[in-house]
Parts: sequence; C-alpha cells; structure tokens
Amino acid sequence: MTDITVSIAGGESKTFPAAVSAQDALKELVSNKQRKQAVAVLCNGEPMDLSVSLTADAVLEPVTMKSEEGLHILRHSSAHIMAQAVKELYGQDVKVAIGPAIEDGYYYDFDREVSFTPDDFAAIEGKMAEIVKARLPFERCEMPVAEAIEFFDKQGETYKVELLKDMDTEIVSLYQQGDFIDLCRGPHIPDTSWLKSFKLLRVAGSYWRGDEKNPMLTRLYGTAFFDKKELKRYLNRLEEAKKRDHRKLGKQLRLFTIRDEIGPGLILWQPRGAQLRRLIEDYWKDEHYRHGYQLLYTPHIARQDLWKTSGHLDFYSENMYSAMEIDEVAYQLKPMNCPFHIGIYNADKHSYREFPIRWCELGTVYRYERTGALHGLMRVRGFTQDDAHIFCRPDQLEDEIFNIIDLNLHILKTFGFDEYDVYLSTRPDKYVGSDENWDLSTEALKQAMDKKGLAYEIDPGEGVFYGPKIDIKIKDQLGRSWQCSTIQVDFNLPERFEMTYTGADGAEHQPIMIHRALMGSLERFIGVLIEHYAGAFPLWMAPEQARIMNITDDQAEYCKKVYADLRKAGVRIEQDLRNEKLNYKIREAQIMKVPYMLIIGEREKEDGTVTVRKRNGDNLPPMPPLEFADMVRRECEEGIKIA
RNA sequence: GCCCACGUAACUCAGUGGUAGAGUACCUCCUUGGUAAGGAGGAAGUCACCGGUUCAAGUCCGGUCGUGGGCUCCA
Repeated sequence: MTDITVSIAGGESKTFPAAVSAQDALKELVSNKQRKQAVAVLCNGEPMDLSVSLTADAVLEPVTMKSEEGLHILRHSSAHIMAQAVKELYGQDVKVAIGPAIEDGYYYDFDREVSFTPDDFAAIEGKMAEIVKARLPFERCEMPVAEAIEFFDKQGETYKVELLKDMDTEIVSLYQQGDFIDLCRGPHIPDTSWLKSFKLLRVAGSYWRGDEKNPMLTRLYGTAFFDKKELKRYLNRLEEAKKRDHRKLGKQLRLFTIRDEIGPGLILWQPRGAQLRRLIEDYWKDEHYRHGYQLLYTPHIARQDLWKTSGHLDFYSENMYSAMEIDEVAYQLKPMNCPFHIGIYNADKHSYREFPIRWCELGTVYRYERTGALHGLMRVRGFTQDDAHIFCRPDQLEDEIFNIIDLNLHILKTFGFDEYDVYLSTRPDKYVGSDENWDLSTEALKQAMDKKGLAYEIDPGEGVFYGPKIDIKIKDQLGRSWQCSTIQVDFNLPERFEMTYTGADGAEHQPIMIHRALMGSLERFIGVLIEHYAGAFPLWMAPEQARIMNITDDQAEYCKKVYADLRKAGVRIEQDLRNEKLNYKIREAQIMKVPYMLIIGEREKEDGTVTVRKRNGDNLPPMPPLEFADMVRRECEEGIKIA
C-alpha cells in the first residue's frame, strides 16, 4: 500500500498515509479549505474512479467518475470551457446566457449579432483544445448577490444580471477558469485538462428562458466524455440512429410520403405503408372487440355550434382550422372525436344497467400545428387517433381504468414495447368539476396503477382542466420519448352536453367519461415502430412477408403457381421474376427488409419445393410451399399476443 | 410562428458567375447466372417558386413555399 496524494478542484493537494481512505482524505482536504463544493480526485496523479460533490450542507457524497453524475459534471465544465472559448474568440460581440449539462451532452446559449454556424465549430473546438491544454484550474468563489450583479453588469452580461436579480439567496457562487468567470452552482472538474474528448454537435435557436416573447439566442450543443472511445461510440450511435430515422426508412421502404403539393403535415400512405397500417388496425379492432368495446364511425366535420357547446372554440381554437360555410351554416373540421361519441350517446336514453359503455373509433382528426413543430409521422396536421370513450358510474371508475391500463400494456407489448415512462398528472390551477370528483378520480387512477404494479411519476398540476390523466411515453431509438398512450378522466363534457343516465334510484345522473388512446395516433405510433424495428418488422405486421424469386426464366411458370397458391393460403407474398442475377434480387429484397425470400431454381422446380432464405441470411431446408404457409401462419400467431 | 442551415433527374448527391453532371432506379438490347449490385446503350431536370443585380445566375441579393436542427406546444 502506498500513500495517496489527493488533489481537488482549485489545485490543492495533500498526501495522506495509505491507511486513510480516499474518501476520508478528501473530506479532510475539503473541510480544511472550507470549500463547499469540489469534485473529482486525483490520486497519486492518476484520476481515481471517485469524485465528490459537497452540497451546501457540507455533506460528502462520493460520486464515481464514470457515473451519470460524474459525466454530468464533466459536461457542465465543458459548457463553461466552450463559453470561455467563445468569449475569447468573439469577445465583446457575445453575451452569455445559460449553459447546463443535459442528457447526452450540454449546451450554452449566446446572444450575438451574427448567429453561429457549423463553420465556426472548428475554431471554437480549437480554442477549447488550447484551454484544455493550459490546465486551467476551476476556482470557486462566493459573493453577495448585489456584488455579483455589479460585477456582471460592468461586463455588460445582462442575462447573468437578470438571473441574479431573480435569485432569492443572498450569496451566490462563481466559478473561474482562466479569465472566464461564470455564475454557477458547480461543481466542476479540478482543471480544464480533465476534458479529454469533446465535440460540438449542432447549432440551434432558442428563446431566452424558453419564452417566445424573449429574444432569440443561439444555442451551441456539444457533448463530452471521459475518453475518446466513448465519444466515438456515442457518435456511432447517432449515425445508427440516423439510419433508423423513420423518415428515411419510410422513403426507402415505400411506406409513406409527404408532398409539397398536398401540404405539410399531411401523410400519404403508400401501398406498403397502407398494408402495415391495415394490419395494425385489424389487430386493434379485434383486440378491442374481445375486450368489450364497440366500434364507431363518425364524420370529419360538424357544425360550428357543436364546437361551441364542447368548449373547443373557447379552449382549442388555436389548433382548429377555420370554418367553412355550407348552406349558410358554419362547419369545422374535427380536432377531436369526443363530441361525436357524445352525440351517439345522447341519441338514446341510458340506464345504469348498460354501464360501462366502451366505444372506440379509429378517428381521423385535424389540428393546426406550427410549421416548425411538424416532424415526419411524429407530428402531423391530420392524424388518426385510436380513440375510445368509456361512460361509467363512479363506482366502476377504478376497474375501468385498470382494464384500460391492462389492455394498453398488453397492446404495447405485442408491438415490442415494454419500457416506458408513466406520468400521473394532477389538478391544475384552473379546472372545472368539484374537488370531490377530482380527488375520487385521481385516487382511482392511482389505485388502478398500483394494482397493475405500474411505476409512475406524479406531474403535479399538469392535468388537463377537465380532469386528471395518465400519460405513457415510449422511447424511440434516438432517445426521444414520445407520448403515445393517454388516459383522461373528463368532468367537463358530460356537463356541457347534459349527458345523463337513469340510476337505480330512478333519478337522472351524470355519467363519468374517460377518454383514452393507446397508440395515440397511428401516424406517430407507426413512426415509432419503424424506428424501433429499423424497418425490419416482425412477420405478423410485415407488409411483404415473402418474396419469391427465380434463378432463371425456366422456373418462371413454377414461381407463378407457387405465388398464386401462397397468396390463396394467406401469405403476403410478392414475386420477382425479372431477368436479373439471384444476388441482385436478394439484395433488393434484403434492402426492403422482406422476412422470407423463396428461392426457386431447377432443384426446387423438380421437387415441387421452395428454399427459404431468412432476412438474417440463414437458409431453411427446402419445403413444400404449403408447409411454408403453415410456418408463416404459426409464426404470426406467436407474434400477435392475444390477451 | 421564431433562429440557423438546406432545396439540382424518381432516389442519393457533386457542381463558388460563362454550354446542367454522377451513381442508383426506369426503358431497350446482350447475358440465364444458386444466396447482398453481370455488361452495353437510351430516355429523364423551368436547378422549389417569384422578383432583382449582371453582358451572363443553379451559383450573388430580396421575398414566398417546403425540408432539417432547435425553442414553444403536443397524439
């Protein structure tokens, strides 16, 4: 055992006997210097896999360098170094705003007359490398807010001044490396040389404090890692993710297209995409029927008065398309399906004995989205919700929520998603309905999730004004999480539309209404599916399950017969009988991610068989065509999970 | 909507003021080849749209539309 020399941010170091643990050594070093925060430890000159951060209460929290928190600290420091580089390069032209670490990296917002472009990256990265090489220590100091305001005001850093003015503490901490001093809570790496590998990634605009009334700043995004290999792995992952991008695959696999002459945010489903969608829809409808739902169809427009009654004109008009006049009456495109389902409810008188009523519809709605928000299939202007409305009595609420969650998770699982983030959004400041009802239904949502064993976070005050809700987000390959499922209790519409049922007591009561969508919208869900499977869909939802191909023209007639037989047997098969080499045909089928290729040469023709090549390159022994059809059927049945 | 970048053939992209290009796809011909691209030829573009600068604009400037990365919002 050798003695250990421990160094911390600011450059202090001390040698301790080997018997002292690094943690204790550090504690002593830190307390001696009365530092409130420090991070990272150099032990005998080598980085140890340990760092610490001290909270204001001087509680020592060891953090491994390789941990999320260690990485976070590194990236935060990298943001400071980037800001220093920018200030050194562009000096007085630039005001700094804020620069936190985020998932996968960090950013820093700048205010500059001329925006940055990726062309500036090389210069900034070069300057950062110089700063790293200079081994500048990160030094912490504290000062009263008033003093800090004066300090930053003198330098014209108006954003820092604004931040300081909003702070309710008396003392703030500043961090300095080289000549660059930034308002910061810390902690940071001991000195700039700790930043071994970093890269600027992109430039984007963002509003000061996220408010579009504020000035637009230029945001530089970057990332940093403890070693170059990890950075490389990260950049490779970004490349991989790009290859899975549903917009790229959607084009390559001929699933959907968006065209200027049709309009932005409006999806055209090509035959393969339409096939995929139909398979999903069929599965969805069958599963809903099995779970006691009834299917509805409703129109796309309704009289404007309907939207007045529903409150959409008051609360949602920004998202609605302008009215059209039909026989001197105003009509509007539907942004939601609910009022139509309520129309169906109100067409009859109802008894408590009918409940729960579960009505579902693949309902296409149109919502105005700002051009900058549109994104492939993920964010569009016309989309089809897998909508349902459940009408029930208060005592049925919890069971119904449970059933919905159960069906929800089951359907997500069938599509291969078993990881998601779940949020429970509670009563906002402005709301309708009684407190009693809110408490009752929030409790019902909680109970149902607990019963299902579903872990969730609470989003306080984020509920819709008409009721609490559960949101389930699934993550795509780029790490973005997409809200798909949503379950919302509604106290508003039953009231507005004067919905009633006759209770056991013979009196009229108001039903509880639940809105829910499991996939959210078919567009978004299919977008997520494309990225999830990188376009290589499981057999049961593959638009083209098999492609038959001949080696020479001599097998063309046999191929046509097998093709016809397999189509009749329910296999989604296409044929490639072109005068091309087998390699060429396989390559094309491979690019289109067709699960099975049926290869037909003289041997297969003689024996009346097909040779099956799987998408992964494996071959199955030759088999009669109908045996292949059975195999496909069995594999599909395994894929479609029925609950 | 806002900031930045981009828009050239069906697709992927080159082309920095002087006669519109490549690869793939498509069509024709040759080739009949057993597991990821055989060969030759042909057709294909109002360089997103509108306006301006210039002897000359795909290229420079302005506007419009669209796309991408973000901000905001959301299924």
